[in-house]
Amino acid sequence: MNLKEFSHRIGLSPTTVSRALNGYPEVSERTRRKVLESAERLGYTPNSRAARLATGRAMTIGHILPLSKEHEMVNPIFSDFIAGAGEQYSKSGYDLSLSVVRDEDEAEAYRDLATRGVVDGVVIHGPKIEDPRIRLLRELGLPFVVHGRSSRVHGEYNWVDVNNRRAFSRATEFLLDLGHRRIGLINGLHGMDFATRRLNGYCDALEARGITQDPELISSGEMTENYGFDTTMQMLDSGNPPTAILISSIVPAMGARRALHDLGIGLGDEVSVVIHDDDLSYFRNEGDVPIFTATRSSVREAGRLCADILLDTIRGAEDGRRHVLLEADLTVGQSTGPAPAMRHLLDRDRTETLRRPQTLT
Amino acid sequence: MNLKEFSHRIGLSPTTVSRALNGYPEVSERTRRKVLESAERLGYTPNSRAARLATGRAMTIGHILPLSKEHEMVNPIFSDFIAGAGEQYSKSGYDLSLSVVRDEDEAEAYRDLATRGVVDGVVIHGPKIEDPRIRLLRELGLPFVVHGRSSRVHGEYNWVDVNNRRAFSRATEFLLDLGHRRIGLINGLHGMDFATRRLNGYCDALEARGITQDPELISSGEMTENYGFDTTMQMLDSGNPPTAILISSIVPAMGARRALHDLGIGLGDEVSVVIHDDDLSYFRNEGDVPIFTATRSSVREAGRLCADILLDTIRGAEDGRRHVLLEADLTVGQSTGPAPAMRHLLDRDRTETLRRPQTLT
DNA sequence: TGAGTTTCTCAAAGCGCTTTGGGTAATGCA
DNA sequence: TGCATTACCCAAAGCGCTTTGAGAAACTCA
Repeated sequence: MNLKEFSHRIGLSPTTVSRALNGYPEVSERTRRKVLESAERLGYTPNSRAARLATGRAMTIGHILPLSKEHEMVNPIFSDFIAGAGEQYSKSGYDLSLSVVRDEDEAEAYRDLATRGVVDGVVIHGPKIEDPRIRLLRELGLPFVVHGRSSRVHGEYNWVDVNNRRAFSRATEFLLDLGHRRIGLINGLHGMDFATRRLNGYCDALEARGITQDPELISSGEMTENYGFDTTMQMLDSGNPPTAILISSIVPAMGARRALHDLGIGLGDEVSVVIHDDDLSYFRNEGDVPIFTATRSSVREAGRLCADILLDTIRGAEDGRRHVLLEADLTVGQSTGPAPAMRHLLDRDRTETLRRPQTLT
Repeated sequence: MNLKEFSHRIGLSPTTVSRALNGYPEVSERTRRKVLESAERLGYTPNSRAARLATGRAMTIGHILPLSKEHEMVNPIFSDFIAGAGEQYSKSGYDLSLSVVRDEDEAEAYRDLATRGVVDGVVIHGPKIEDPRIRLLRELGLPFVVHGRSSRVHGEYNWVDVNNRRAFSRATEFLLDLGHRRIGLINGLHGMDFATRRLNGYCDALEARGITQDPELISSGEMTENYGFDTTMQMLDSGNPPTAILISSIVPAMGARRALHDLGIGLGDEVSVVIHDDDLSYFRNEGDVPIFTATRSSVREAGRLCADILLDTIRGAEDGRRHVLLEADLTVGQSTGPAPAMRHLLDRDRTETLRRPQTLT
């Protein structure tokens, strides 16, 4: 049923019905109620395709998910973010459009969304340093919000980010305070803005204590379980292994745990681990004392905040330059402990030592 | 720039331009080429909002993601599925609309998508036994495809499913052949169709060998890491623990591994584990010999297949009753081995035994 | 050369809604 | 009661595209 038929049936003009449905003040409360009721009863819902054309608004937010041939992966973080954002969109009557595109087509995809007029705004995921998408969207005049930030981009833009630098310098300091001197960093992909900030935080903390960083203890990569495993193995198999490791996500942390287990190294006593915990719904770092000592920041909450900011911007209430910096407090869990003092004495026959079965509770 | 202006600029009528762009035969190849070229050069792209109204097609596929208050979770499987499906949509010029709604609003959400005319079809995720959504969508006349199947729903419908029953009976048989007699099942949520089929497969295999199932060894739940951990702990802490466990996804399997580790029980020697592996991009069960013995079926591939079927249905090429049953072959990995023969002798002081540190390589 | 064909192009009518700019009925006030 | 407001309601004009039905142009062939 369309507006014409519906309005005819209830004995009103299309204009009045439309106004009633869209909350305009020119229609009496009594009429509005009657219209809403009839719509419910007769099952009339305005056709969005027509409304979108007429209003010039798409009532849709776009998200672009680029997949490269090399690492065809959907970040688990992405899903939780979407859940948070999607929740807000629904509340405001917006739809969410998700475009899965090849890496190299990403810019074109944004351009396409803009010119085809299918979205009113977009969310930029996984910003890199000096991310070109920000410039592009400014040119296109399409409202946007960045989940994260992009260093070396000048000018203001909407963003929601975790204080990655602070989180990682705090985590590093925490390990230093426990006596650790060789601290590894298993970070996100090189070039990602968040990874760089985390690296900086880590380096800052080391420097402040006069410790020179060892490139062998720093690694970047796609944050899979296997990446965590491989990197941990590698670090611990070296001549001078770390006594503590910082890990950028709970996913590679599970791989790290597997590696420690395979090597028979005790997590939390022989090797300490601190993770950044995005509070992913399927990987809760739970317990009275959480499993991992972690800096935590809910990515779902970030999704909600991004959505709110973007919707505000689109509605024109704000001038489009809003940001939120979330602090990720450190919570101590079971995965950290004082640096093993005797460690240094055993340097010679380390390999054998490490491979021995775990002997402590 | 709109069609009117664009066509005027290149000295053609809107009709001709539209036909050229949409591949109608009434326009010469020379003209078509010229139009495409000019569009590229002048940056003209038809406004989809208008096209959608004019054609009556939304050129969009809907996915609904229900979140309940209790378990506000986005399945990691969902993300990989979406990646696979989204890929196909892009290729065919379709958009993907994702609605995040509260559990209890799900039916309303489908109705809404249909009456608002914003999608041409939808994908049903996570079907339950006798899932009401199938009936609803038939009533609405909205094309759909089910990722999975729904038992006790009569009549045909499009679906893509894994042969869950066969996979789990095979996995169970494999463990039985290794001499295991007490086999646990850590399954998905009760009521989910796939979980029921897996349970049936498991029970079939046990029955065929004359083994009665023990309710204490069967568990259902949301497939989180913690669920895997808790359940494994519980099963192994009982008076009569299993020597092998079947786990419905790699995610709880990581929790199970953690539990085994915490208990000092060797995975693959003392307790065997077989998982169902959805081939999630961030949790690859990799290696020459995979970590887990597993029945594998790529959920991303399922996404692609669902998309293809749905798009075909929408285009009317098919009669809307297509299905694909994917076989999940068993690949032997490192997590399984013969049932420990001495196990039975130790029943008395099991707890102490189990809690002892791992002593074998 | 002219009729018959084929090839291309166009004007105009929707698609179903929103929204402008009147118009009419109801109300308030003197 | 009569006039000025106010409260409602309506007809009609888009939004930017697709698509029908028909006309003009180009070609073919006797």
